Amino acid sequence: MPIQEAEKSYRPHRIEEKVQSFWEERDIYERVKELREDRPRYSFLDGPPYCSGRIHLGTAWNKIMKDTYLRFKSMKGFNVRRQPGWDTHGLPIEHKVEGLLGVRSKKDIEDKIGIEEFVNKCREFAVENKAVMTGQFQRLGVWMDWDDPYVTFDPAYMESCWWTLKRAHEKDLLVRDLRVITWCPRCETALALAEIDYHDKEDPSIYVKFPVSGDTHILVWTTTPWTLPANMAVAVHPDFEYAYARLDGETYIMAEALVEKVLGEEAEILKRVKGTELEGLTYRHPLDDEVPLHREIEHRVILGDHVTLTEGTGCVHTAPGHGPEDFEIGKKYGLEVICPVDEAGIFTEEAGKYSGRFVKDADEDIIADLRSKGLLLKAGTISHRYGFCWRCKTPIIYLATEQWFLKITEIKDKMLRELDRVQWVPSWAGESRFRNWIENARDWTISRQRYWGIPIPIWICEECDSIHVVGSIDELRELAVEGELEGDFIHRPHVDRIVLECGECGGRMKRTPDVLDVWIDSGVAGWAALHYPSETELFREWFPYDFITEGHDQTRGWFYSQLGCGVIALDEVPYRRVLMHGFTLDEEGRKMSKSLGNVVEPEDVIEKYGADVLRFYLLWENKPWEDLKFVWDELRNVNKMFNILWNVYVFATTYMSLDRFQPGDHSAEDLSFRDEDRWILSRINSVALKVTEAIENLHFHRATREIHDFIVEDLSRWYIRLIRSRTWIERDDPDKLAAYHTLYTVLKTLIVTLSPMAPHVCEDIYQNLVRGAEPDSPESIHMLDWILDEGAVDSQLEADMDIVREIIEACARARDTARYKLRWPVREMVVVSEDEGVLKAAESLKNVIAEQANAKSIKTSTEFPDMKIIARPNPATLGPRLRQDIPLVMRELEGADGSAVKAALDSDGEFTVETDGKKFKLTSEDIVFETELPENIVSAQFDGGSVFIDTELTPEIMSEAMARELVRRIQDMRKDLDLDVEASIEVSVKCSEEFRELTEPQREFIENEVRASTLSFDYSELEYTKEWKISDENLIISIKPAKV
RNA sequence: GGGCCCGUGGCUCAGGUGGUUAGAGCGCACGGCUGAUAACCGUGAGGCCCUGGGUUCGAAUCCCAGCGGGCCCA
Repeated sequence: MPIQEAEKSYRPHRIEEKVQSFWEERDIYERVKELREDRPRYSFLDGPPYCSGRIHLGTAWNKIMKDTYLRFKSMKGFNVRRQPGWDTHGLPIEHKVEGLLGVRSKKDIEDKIGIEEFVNKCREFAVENKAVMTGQFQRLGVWMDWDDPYVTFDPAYMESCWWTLKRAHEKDLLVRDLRVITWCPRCETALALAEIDYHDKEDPSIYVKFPVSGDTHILVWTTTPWTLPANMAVAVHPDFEYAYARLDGETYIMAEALVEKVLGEEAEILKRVKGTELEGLTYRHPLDDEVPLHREIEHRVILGDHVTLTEGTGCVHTAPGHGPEDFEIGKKYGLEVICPVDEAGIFTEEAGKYSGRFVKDADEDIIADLRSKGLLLKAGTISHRYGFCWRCKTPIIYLATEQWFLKITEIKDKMLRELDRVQWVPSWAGESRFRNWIENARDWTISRQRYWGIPIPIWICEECDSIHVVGSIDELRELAVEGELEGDFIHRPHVDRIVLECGECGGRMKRTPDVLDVWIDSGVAGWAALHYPSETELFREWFPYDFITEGHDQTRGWFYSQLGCGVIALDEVPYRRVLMHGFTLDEEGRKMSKSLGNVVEPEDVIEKYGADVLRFYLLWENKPWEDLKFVWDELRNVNKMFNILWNVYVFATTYMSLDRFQPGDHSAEDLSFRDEDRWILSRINSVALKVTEAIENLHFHRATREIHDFIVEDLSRWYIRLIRSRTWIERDDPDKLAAYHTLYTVLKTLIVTLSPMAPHVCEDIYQNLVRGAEPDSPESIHMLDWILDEGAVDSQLEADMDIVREIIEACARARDTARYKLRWPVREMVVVSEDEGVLKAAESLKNVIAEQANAKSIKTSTEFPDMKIIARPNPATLGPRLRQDIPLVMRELEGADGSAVKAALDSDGEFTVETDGKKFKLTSEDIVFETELPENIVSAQFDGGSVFIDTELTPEIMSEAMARELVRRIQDMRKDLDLDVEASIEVSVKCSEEFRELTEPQREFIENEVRASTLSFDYSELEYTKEWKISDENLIISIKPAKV
């Protein structure tokens, strides 16, 4: 089918719907894959979005960047792997499902729902969301293997994860240990550092007296009164000065530096000691009545370098059961670890009086008890940063528990070395930010006391305590002596019932009941998605990955978990290049959140502007690695660009279809190309080159801006304007065909260049324009190879055209100052410049200038030759000499021809004025020359020169001007009638005799311009009549469509 | 307290390796066009390029310090 005239306006929804169903019906995505199956591989790993709801703008941005880059890579001739992933396990889903089922605790889950049912619900929830989100991504036009994603609950995936744990065990990096870890009392599970969010929180701030003897106390500060029942010691810094400070009849031991701040100016310092001197000092636990177990324990002062003077008293309450540092120092001093708190954050029997209370609720009781015992110096509140569970937003607590750890601290150096193999965009993301995170990394708590997750594949012998880590499903089948091995038996609770036989003693081995931290799930994606090591071929082909990209939140998330897991399992980092991108924020730069009511859904944007505009906007707005403020107003600008692109396309197809243009019908040699044709071809290829580089560098904002400027500035505002008149030429004129040919080539290159970012509209244009013109071209634009013709680039021509555009703009300014319409031609325009380059440019593109300036002739010069020169007397020299005769000379000079005066001075060295019988000889010193524009000349400056335009209205000019005015009005009337561009009309005009005499000589021009079959100045009313006023002329025009 | 990022007209942003008079778009003011038209074009006003030092012939750009905002971690 030849090129069809395009729809008049850009309708993104229609286009996108049409294109997406075309892709689906014709299976285009799969066929693009097949097409490039044998090309060099380019491997990409999708960071799996979490299946807990609908996608948000940030997720959309993420996938759009991926899609743009991968479509580009594909068109550059790579066999691209782009399998999407889904993160499906873990607390976030469990938490949501708890809400759906109306349960609030693990007890409820186990007793009321049952683990099996709960796990099934979690799976269902993930599957449902996965389907919804898939649809959302597809609507954005994201091309991935949607029918073949990797899913973390897939047993084939999970067993790769087991294998990773087995590797860790083999390398002795997997340990079970009693440590103080972060804990969520609501979810009743351990949390990893990566699962903690920090927010400001109000907490008690109390100063407690720890009695030493008599009225002497150690003064201790804490914001967690509930940890006091676990206090075992007080830490002081060995090097600090400590004071015995006296206030209100009591003595306090505390850091001297903090005495005034805490006790005030009245405090009197009795004695100073070094921290070391306090070591071993014993005190009575302040709650030993309430928590009786402390009566049996000796509490004393210990030394610790972690003590600071920034806040508190320099005497640090130490509870090895509730603080990681306390735990470490406690180990050193052999302190007993007391942790009288259960999984739900409830005090146990050990906590005596407080037993049964939720720890945070016990704060008040403890404060009250201390106060009544006279052991509270002061109490207030403090607002500080505190950690919260990332899912349920409950403040975390620290508990000493037995957990499974990956010993990251032992592989940290290797991880840092591996980091050097990765290229980061921007470079600081890896070199500074990520490196810093790794340097501070601690051992990774990987066990979770939950249900919906990858079960930890560790079986422990009930008899001899030896452990076995299962690395695959087959291994489990082999070793199992009890339990079901049908269906999805590797999730809880089925897997819990599988019993192995101990290889050491033959005893029964039962699984450790925990599931894995969900961050491990995605951390192993690099090989689990390829089912390695069960299958090896895909792994050999695609591992490691050439590229990943995620938001900066993944520094501590997926970038990290992959690196850690990669080093453990395979001794290498699984990715080679990372783009760390930003977040999407609202207009004020705040995070989008439901509570703020500022969430913009991708659907909202698509509904208003379509997916292409959203895509282009997100890539265009700012640098990918910076946070993006979403501003609705900015979308209008992008939308405008698409409208302009569409209008250009409509323009092209309107004329091409009218003339049944087929680029293949004409060889380039037969056509007469103009400079502007060569120019736009040069431009589009320059643009394509820059876009190629920008995308390769992941500078999407540069790529999109380059294209934006090309479409708006070069193509629409300039090239189309330049060729407009050529498209009106009748028949197969080589000049017109050259314009068509050029426009076709430019549009084809343009849509290829734009297609990775805006695939729908480009595909749509391709289907009509390119497939119409070249029926043998591939079925989809994405089957085309990237287009770039560097040979077409002519930088000199581009630079020259830039100058010409400035000249034309100056011309418009000059005409504007004289209120001289562009429609009216001018006799001459002179381009004046001292810059040879400017003059050369103007000379070589004279035709372009003449047409756009609507000037009969164009001249170039280093100065404006017709400048009127005015000679004025110089009073400084003449005054003293001529005195009262000055006015005479002045009058004479004003009447004289300035250029004659100048000529005389130049040739004779003097100029003689004769008046009233007197003669005055004037030298060049006596005369000051000024220049003035001659009448009818207007001028304007541009960068590098000026233009001078002769606006004299000669009869010829008037004739043409009036003819053009007439034409414009007739065109207007044609439009009122909504006539087809090629329809002929009859025209009759009623006007004055003078107007007729002016315009009738232009009859041919007028008839041609308005497609009039007849033009009569003997007025008779036709079908459509309108009165007009041109300058002072009142006239009536009547038209009707001519008979065909 | 530490690490990192950001700070350019009223708003949103560009400004590889330091180099003329710092650019767009939106908004504002004025004008124009009407054979791409529920569009389009032009002109203008509006900038101590966060502050202060330094390096340099020359700094929005490099260095140091500070201020403000953000992210991450203690």
